[in-house]
Amino acid sequence: MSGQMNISSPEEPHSAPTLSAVAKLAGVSSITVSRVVRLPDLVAPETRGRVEAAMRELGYVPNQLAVGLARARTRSIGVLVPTIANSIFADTVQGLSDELEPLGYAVILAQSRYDAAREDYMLSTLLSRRPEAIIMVGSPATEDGARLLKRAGIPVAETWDLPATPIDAVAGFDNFEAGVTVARHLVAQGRNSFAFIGGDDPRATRRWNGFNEAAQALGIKAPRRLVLDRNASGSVVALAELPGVDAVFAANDAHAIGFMAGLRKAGLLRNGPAPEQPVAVIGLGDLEMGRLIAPSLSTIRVNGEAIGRTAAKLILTREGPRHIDLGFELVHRDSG
Amino acid sequence: MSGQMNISSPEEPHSAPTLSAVAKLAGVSSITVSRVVRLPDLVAPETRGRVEAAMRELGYVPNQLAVGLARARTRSIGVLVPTIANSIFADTVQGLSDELEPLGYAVILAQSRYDAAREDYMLSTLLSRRPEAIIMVGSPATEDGARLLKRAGIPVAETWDLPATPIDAVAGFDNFEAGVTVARHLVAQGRNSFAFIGGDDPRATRRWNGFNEAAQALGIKAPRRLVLDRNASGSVVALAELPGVDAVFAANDAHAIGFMAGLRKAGLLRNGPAPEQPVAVIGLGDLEMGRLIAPSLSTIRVNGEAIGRTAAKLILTREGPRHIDLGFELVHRDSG
DNA sequence: ACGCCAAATGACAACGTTAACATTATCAAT
DNA sequence: ATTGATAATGTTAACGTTGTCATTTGGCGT
Repeated sequence: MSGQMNISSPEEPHSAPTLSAVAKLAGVSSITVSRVVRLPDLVAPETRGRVEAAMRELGYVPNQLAVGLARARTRSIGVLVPTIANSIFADTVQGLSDELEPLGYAVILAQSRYDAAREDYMLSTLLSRRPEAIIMVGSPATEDGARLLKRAGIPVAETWDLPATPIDAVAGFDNFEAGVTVARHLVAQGRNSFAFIGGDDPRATRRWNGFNEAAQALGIKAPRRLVLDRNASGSVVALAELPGVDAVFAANDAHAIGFMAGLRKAGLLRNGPAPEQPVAVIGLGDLEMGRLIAPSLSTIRVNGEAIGRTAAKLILTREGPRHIDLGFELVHRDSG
Repeated sequence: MSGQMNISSPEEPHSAPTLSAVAKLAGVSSITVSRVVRLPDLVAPETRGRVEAAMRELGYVPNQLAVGLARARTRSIGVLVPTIANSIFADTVQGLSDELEPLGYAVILAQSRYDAAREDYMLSTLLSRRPEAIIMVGSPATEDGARLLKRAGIPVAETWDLPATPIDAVAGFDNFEAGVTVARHLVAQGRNSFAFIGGDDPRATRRWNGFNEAAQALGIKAPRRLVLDRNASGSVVALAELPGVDAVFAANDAHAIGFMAGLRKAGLLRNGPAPEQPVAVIGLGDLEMGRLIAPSLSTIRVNGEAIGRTAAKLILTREGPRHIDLGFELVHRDSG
């Protein structure tokens, strides 16, 4: 406008108005403005009116950094997921965020991309923001990461799994048992040549272990495990790589559906119910899409959103049980 | 392990160690510790070693709140999406976050849930954290929201659309034109009774407008518009509601696939190429799943991740073009 | 032996807010 | 009239960093 020097930005070089800017305009001290924001009842209606007018006029937005410093409460929570571009984790983030945002908490989101080094880096980045709690999918991949979390002295929720030695709270399900359940189911259906497809992250591996051990305990010959590249777009696995297999457990629904596309191309997919399928396919996650395709996808249903909500509730209180097994459920549809 | 006084181990309410705690332990002043973190070259190697040891011993993690206050740079950016549990937006968040995290920025995530009031609330929550920029899907729903952003005086990127009067930067595509493209395509295929299904948020509405106007301009009788409840799980729309329709444009792939499930149930889905379909279906977004199902889904391909990356780049610089049209592409597959 | 410069370190006041007291005005009860 | 309670407001010192000056060393040229 007039005496502006060099900082030329779209609107004005106005750095955000402060408490005392509002105070000056309203002719009160800054603490009074602070009170109008936090404890309006302590301020005389007439004064309050003046202050509120000043706040509106200046477009005052409190600086949460300063608040956080002064009160040692940041009203933020750190969330670490392998990747957000994966419906199941996205559901979890939505769940926890729906629980937390109305309470005034900010969600600071970080992705590890299934990389241990990046996970540790993200963990300390997160911690440097002094969140009041951390919610993560899975458990820290390294000892360093775990130590970081323990020393932080804040509530920590590990999700999507049931770690043997949890840091603090847990909201998950038994991935090993999920594998066992699938193996038993397939055996009960009379299948006898198994394969597992999916990533090799800790949780997928736990599913594989359960699947593998249970299958063998039931007298099935050792299942094959096909580790899929994470960005193997489409993950359309040729059955060529799995000769003779008549039942496949996929680490998640996306892989399962990709695999079914491969089967379809090979003419190995029927529209009828499970017994007609040359190759049974079971997924995990219960994506909505699995219900909609034909043949509909049998899957281990896991409620990602509930995991998120539960984790949020766990970090909000120190009381009650800290380890919650949300369980899973085998949903038997047409694919196997 | 000997002379520890009160800081007892793992679980105590020990507030995080500060610069001066480290300083005391290393026998230097706190400013020196600060320099070891930020400007290690200014510190004598011997001193630096001592300080680094002290930092490790205490598990020092800098307090970014204090840093942010002192330097007026928070190294954080606010991200506002309607919902994260929607693959296309999740891709965008992943894209921008992959671009920003390596640079040390934290992503503060907020969801509006397509609710104008909640959007405004989230916007000011976000702003109160003093992010260095805001990236949002779409544009502020209210005047208040827009004003808030303008007054904040930070870079703002609006995405997934091309607003007529952008606040600052834009990374999106023309939703109206997408609707037009679909209408033209369907007419070219000889279809003549159109319907649109999807939400009634601004972007979906823009798609509808383009679709509707282009269809009518091409001599097609006024298309029907079916507004779907957002949480209409499955969104399996009975064709019963759309008698006589032979072509449907869905506001996104999820709706399209849900609708196709309805068609399948009604026996109106063929496995062959588009001309054989009794009802053509076109989606938007190009979910991977659309490629995998049978019949494969024709769709308007939009690169959500690229939108995120582009938005991130835009807010990182003041130079170069501020309005980027990432475009879209009609992918013709078997569904229509 | 002297002054000088660079390297290494430190003191102190911000940054915007809140907690913990401190002060003033108002007014009813003696 | 004085007291004391209550309501309304203000002062000051944190919170954990960093920017901007000091200040202290030690080495070097002459």
